[in-house]
Amino acid sequence: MVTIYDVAAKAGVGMKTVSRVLNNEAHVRPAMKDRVMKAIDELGYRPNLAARQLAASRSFLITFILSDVFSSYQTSMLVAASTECRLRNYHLVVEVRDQDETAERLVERVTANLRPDGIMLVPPLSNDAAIVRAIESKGTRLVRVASTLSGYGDIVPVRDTDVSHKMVAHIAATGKSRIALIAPPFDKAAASERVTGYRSALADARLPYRADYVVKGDFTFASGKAAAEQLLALPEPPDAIFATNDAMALGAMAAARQIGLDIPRDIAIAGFDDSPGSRTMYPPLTTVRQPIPGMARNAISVLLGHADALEELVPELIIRGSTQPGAAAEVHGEDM
Amino acid sequence: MVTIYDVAAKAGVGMKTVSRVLNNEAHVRPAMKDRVMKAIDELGYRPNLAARQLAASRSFLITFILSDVFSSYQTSMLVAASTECRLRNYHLVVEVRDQDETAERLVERVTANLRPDGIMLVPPLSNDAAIVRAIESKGTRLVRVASTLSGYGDIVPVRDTDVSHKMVAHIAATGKSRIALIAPPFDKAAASERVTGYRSALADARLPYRADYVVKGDFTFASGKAAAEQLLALPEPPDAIFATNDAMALGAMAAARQIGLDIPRDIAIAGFDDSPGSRTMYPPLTTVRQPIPGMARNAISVLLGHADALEELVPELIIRGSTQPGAAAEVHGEDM
DNA sequence: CGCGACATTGACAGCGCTGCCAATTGCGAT
DNA sequence: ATCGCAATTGGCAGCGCTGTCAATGTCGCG
Repeated sequence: MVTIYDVAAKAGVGMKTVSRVLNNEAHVRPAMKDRVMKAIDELGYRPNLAARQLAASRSFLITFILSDVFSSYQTSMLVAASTECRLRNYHLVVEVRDQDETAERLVERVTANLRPDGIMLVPPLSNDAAIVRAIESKGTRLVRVASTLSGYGDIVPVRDTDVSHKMVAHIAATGKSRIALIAPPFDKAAASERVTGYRSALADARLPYRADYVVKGDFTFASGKAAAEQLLALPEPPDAIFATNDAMALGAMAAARQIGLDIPRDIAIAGFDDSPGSRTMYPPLTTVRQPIPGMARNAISVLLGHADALEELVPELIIRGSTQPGAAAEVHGEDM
Repeated sequence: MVTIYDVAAKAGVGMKTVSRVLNNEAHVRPAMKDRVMKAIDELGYRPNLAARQLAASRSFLITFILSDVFSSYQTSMLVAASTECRLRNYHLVVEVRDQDETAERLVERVTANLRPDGIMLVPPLSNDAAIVRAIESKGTRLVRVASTLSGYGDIVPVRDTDVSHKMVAHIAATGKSRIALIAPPFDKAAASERVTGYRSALADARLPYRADYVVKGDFTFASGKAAAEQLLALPEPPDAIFATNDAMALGAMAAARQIGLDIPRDIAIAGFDDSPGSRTMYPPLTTVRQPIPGMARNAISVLLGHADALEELVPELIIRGSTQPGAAAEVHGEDM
């Protein structure tokens, strides 16, 4: 294996100078830098991470903690964050929270083993106070993509109010007037923004807010199905359902289909997240696409202190066949 | 940060003895071992990975390369493999192949950075000859969960013939007689086993094999939809479709639904993989569940040389509403 | 009871790199 | 041209651990 000494010898410079070039430090004349670069190139030299970690007592690692590998929201973040890390000569490592693992044990495991320089958390873990506290107690740097703005760590805020408003406005514009909501559980603060947007859009469209049109779910398919069944059993059932995530929207679709309703004619259904499953339905699901890659890039930038040039982030309405008959045709199914 | 010296001092032993205990080496008297353990415990000592890596010139890392974070097949493997690694005091790190990244570049990146002691590959990457060759040229150990048995690396075989046979037999048993197949592309050897099972089951059920009932797909939703459209346009359309993965099965469902067919009355549809999406349909999809956690555990065992006690693996038919009307009721929707 | 063989323990030199500090160099201002 | 200061470069120790080898103990056996 070629080491930093080999490079130094080949370039005819001191070993320390090579180190400077590697770390992009100041005080290296361009000519020297080029010579070193050339030697690195010709030798195919790759610095030994373990040695750097040991000497610099930092790991060049960011840990991304995932609560659910099947969540497209989380995995999309992961991919974008990983790419961003690589650009900055860092490495993203992934840890998955075991079901029934306590916050303390999780954080202990994650910080004690690879000793990351920072941790990145996304919903729902980013809103979990116990985990955030545990990380704080370890003193590890943290960035959270979250709607809970208080607590330890830097924050990349998630703001759903506007887009939620737009979605409900879109549904109203298709001629529906009895728009129900499958809301998130109260303790998920994240989602309350989605509720706020729903209410304000109803007001704007001069539609009444009806308490019986709001049913809570817990972000699972099953809860969405149950909620929709409850809504559809109402004396005056809704003619549209806005679910605050895609899994629940799919549950609602299943419930509607089961009693023979046509989507979107009898009932329009919309979700939130633009999960892969939302495209592989018939009809495909109208949903909200968050600027996930940008959020992830921003999070890594914040964590690594390159806080300049953060991206502007704008969520997007994805209108498909579940709310608008014509839209179905334009959708191309992609991978699951 | 507490080091190995602190532990040695506290236990009143030589530093090297602590090292022996940590590495579970022979030649340590039980009494001594206990004393060291106690000191480790009291001090909350955690060995410094970077230092171990540097000194031992191995990384205690296994890299799992993912081609698609949305593939439940791959992510399920990942979780199981990660757990197994942890049990053996190893760490699983995840790398995602960028789209349009060459095999060489991918392997270079993966081996040069974290320098894993081994790499684990699952389909479809495990059947990619270029990647396997690139890994071989780096000399990194490799284990593949694959149906391609030749080439570099240890293999954990995937055998789909039997379960594919069972699936077709099941469909035939429900009274369907015109069973079509959405096959994998020819170059995916993995799937030819699924085709073999299909043909032998037809023979057993004394049903004719019809070439026009076999259409190729490429494992995507879109290709499944297109294939089903082609099948359903036949003069004598099939009354059942067995798709060789779930994404294509969902595509087929969408196609059938679009022309107003009832599933499973007019047409039964079955998939392969038991993806999360297969449960969040109405009706839920009959599919095949592979013993993924066991396969992943076996792979890690092989890689780490604990080849004793490999698990016996048996795939399972998951019968749901898309082939059997009654079955729909028993299905509980889970997370997406 | 004594000797050799083996089990047990410890000392010490690095692994490849970065941080600190000293040596050298370059350059503008006298 | 000369001096002073800052920019550049290099040397060296050591990060925390494992591998090697030497120094002890320990035990069986004659």
